[in-house]
Amino acid sequence: MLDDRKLAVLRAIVEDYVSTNEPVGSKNLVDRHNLDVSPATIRNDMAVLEELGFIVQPHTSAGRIPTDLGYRLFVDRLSGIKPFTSAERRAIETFLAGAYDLDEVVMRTVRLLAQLTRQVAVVQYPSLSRSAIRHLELVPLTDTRLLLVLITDTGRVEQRSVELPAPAGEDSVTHLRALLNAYLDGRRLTEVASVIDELPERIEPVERTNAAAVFSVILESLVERHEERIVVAGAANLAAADFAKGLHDVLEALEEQVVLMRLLGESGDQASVTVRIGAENQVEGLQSTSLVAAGYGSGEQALARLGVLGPTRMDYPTAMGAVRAVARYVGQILAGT
Amino acid sequence: MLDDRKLAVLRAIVEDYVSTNEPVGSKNLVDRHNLDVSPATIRNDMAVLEELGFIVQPHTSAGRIPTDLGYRLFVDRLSGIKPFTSAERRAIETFLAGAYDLDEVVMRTVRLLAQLTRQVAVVQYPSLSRSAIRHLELVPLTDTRLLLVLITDTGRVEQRSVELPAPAGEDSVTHLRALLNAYLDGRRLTEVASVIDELPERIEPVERTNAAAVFSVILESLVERHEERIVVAGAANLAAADFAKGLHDVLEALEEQVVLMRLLGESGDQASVTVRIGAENQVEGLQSTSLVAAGYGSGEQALARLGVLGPTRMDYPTAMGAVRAVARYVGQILAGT
DNA sequence: ATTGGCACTCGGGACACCGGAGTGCCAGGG
DNA sequence: CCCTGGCACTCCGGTGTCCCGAGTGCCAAT
Repeated sequence: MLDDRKLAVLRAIVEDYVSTNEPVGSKNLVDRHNLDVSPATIRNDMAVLEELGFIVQPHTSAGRIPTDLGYRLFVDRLSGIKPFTSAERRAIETFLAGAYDLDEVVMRTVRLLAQLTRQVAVVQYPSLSRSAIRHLELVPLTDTRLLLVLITDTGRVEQRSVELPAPAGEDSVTHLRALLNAYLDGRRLTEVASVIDELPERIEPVERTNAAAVFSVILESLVERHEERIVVAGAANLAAADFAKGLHDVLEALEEQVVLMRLLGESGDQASVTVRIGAENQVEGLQSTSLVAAGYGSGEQALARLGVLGPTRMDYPTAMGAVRAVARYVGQILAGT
Repeated sequence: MLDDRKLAVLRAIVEDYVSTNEPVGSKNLVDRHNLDVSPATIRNDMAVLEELGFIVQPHTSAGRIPTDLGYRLFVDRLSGIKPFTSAERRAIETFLAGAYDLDEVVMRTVRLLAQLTRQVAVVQYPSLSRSAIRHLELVPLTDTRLLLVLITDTGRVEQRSVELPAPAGEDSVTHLRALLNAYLDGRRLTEVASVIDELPERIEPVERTNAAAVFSVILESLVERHEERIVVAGAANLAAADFAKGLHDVLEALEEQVVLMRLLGESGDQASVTVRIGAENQVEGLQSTSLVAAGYGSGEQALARLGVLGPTRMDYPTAMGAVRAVARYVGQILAGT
């Protein structure tokens, strides 16, 4: 039913349509690619492909364009991931190497990705919950107010202010700080909750109410959406492509952290490159866009995800190559930090 | 030359054009506003206004639309700032009140402003250089690496990592930390440089190379563009308006921190609301947009600026009202932190 | 100074026309 | 059995024409 030639035809249609943005017809197809058959034959194949839902014609007597399903087949079976040349790799490496602080790494990454693919790039901050505490710091602001700074081994810094129920002296803060660091340094964030549960016993009763306030803020910061920050770049690239639902919706979706989280969440959990095409994205407003994403992390396990978002009519092999390459290097940089 | 009626005509043209987005003609003008003269009279007035460069007709025998100069006159002399109702004020207040941490305040502010005006909102982080150091913290990461955390009295936290030329022990770090806080806490950031200059004398020679590394990072973080971060929201609102140069350029400009800085910088330094219209913005790509901006701050002096950006065809009175109101409340919130 | 009248201009929508690209189908040939 | 050339058909999109309406500038009259 789907012999080799039909697959070749589908591949050719996708490639041509991506590069020209115009429905592709049988004549052009045989010219541009060296298929050794006549247009009529191709037409028969195309009829079958249409029957199966891989391509459609926008109107009678026009060329064909791929459907979401067509792109899906293309990505799954017809195209590889375009590898990067060593020159390109070096460029990535040097571009990212300049940055040490985490914010800087993320910022550069997202810009790089946007520039490489000429699409919108999205990068999720390394997830708190999979990393460990490197250090906790308490800084008195007033006598009933502390600034809590939480530093993770991925270089992330969270800051929260804590209202104390009672005034606390310098030494009581010092004591609490020492205690926290003694028990929490090096702990995975997932373990923190249970450790904190046992701490009150170690504290003199008179200090407990204040300590409790600090504890609850720590716990809050673990579950909060702060851990799920996502950065976006390259929105200008959307202006080129024209969208069915108007790009208003797309731009709107891009500003909603929650929506982006869901989008990246939907795209699987593997470290390898995954692709979600068109309506496969349940996220409203992004149903005529595709997402190419991958996990990245300092070790073997993924800390977070990054990817590019563009019209379904998108150069998947190149995008996948870029995403994979960037994810790898970011992982390396992070591991070295 | 510019009698009252001509000014009234200009005002009417601006108002109508802003609300309809279509060139406005003499007939419609007398209908909608109750000018007690005939269309012919208005036509004469319009001819004069065109002569003076306040309005133009897109093509012969079409209505008139305001020029940048026309909007300028409108803003300067013909329109007030639309005050907010007390209900609206309360809404702003409660929306902003929920946030304590600085990031949160800025984030909410920019979203609020975008929503109120249905334009793009830009908010600059409170400038470091005008605030003072509340606390410095040094956290050992490895024995040749420190994390420097700098906390200002505006609630801002800067983090940088420091590479040490030589391994440093726990106590040497503690000592340095104490020294830094003793001499720097409470200092305006502008004073820091000179204070640091004198510090090496207080340090034992063997520690000086390490201390110097820390010092240079502190100084760096003062001059760096970090202090100039700008947040943007509401880009989706641009999709509605159509731009001469295509919105690609506008979106691109919005992603360039540097460009935005220049834009806000151009817009004067006063705390009060200022407006830059169309080509008055030298920034490339934003010459068909207008900026309504104001300074905000915790005390009497402005710490930074915020504003909204939209097409020159924009509801200035409302935008100015929103910017002024939001700037005020942000100032209050910040003062209370 | 204002007004009504009048001739003029021009953009843009409605309509028809046509060419070109593309299709489906069919009958004949390897 | 699959491929191919041929043919009739469809329909999009660009082009040209026409016309209407909104708007203008000017002028003479009040």
